[in-house]
Amino acid sequence: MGRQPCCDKLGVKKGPWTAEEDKKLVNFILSHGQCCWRAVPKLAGLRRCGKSCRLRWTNYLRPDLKRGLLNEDEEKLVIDLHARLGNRWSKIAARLPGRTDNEIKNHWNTYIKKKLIKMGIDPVTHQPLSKQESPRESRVPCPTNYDQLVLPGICGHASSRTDNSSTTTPAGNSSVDGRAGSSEPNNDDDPPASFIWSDIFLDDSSWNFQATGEDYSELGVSNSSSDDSISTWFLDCEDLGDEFFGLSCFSDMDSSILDLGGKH
DNA sequence: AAATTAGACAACCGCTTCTGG
DNA sequence: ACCAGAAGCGGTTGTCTAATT
Repeated sequence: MGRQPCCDKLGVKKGPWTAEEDKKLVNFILSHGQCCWRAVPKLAGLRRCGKSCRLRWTNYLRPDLKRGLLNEDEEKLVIDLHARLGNRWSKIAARLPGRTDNEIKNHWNTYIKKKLIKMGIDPVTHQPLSKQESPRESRVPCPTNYDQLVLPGICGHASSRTDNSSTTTPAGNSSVDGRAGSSEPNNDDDPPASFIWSDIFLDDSSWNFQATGEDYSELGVSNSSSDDSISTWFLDCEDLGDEFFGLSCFSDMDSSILDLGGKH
């Protein structure tokens, strides 16, 4: 087909984003909303491809992102949803407010997957590994009692680096690992994000909304991530639109602040 | 103390899906 | 109905940091 690349490769910067770039992107979206990602880099004065900008925004700069490791409920929910949906990370992420598909995917690949294998559960089929030998049973999802997964030490995130971080990690840990133990959006643990949001958003009166203030209480769910009802509730809401928990939060905001404008 | 290894996560790539003409 | 462009998605890779040797 000879489809055009998403951006001309010449002069397009790759690799980690700098605080300056973040700032530019955030400033741009702040004043123009999300529209036409392809045009964003040019208009925002960034030497990045539009895709990269979108990814950076959705995975890192979005104000409604929860930072920190997945808590027990979220993890159980991810496993359960994975059993139902497979590797459809965006669908799974849509059920976890403040979480991104990338984040969930990474967490799955680096942590949950290993944990399931260790427990003798096939992370793909969610069946006991020993059963795999027998002729293919229909892939009935999620027969396993995943309550086992939240045994002490498991959801303490038992990776070699983080399992004890909730108790032993010194304050001022790195932005990444310092997230341990917090399910609250907390950019304090995240120097770049903290810088950006404090510098731009918090001082900018036009950005006048509660970044994480989506209130689902009227829908019967608490914002508290430790609320036991949360996973049940989400599972009951499987048929909600995919945008329900995603960026749609912006569309509910004052359109004068964030004029999403739909698709160009 | 330096080198090596492993884990975690950010970011990229390429394919698929969606949307408007 | 078809096509092209744009966005979205999932797999993979790269980079950074902490732990270990």
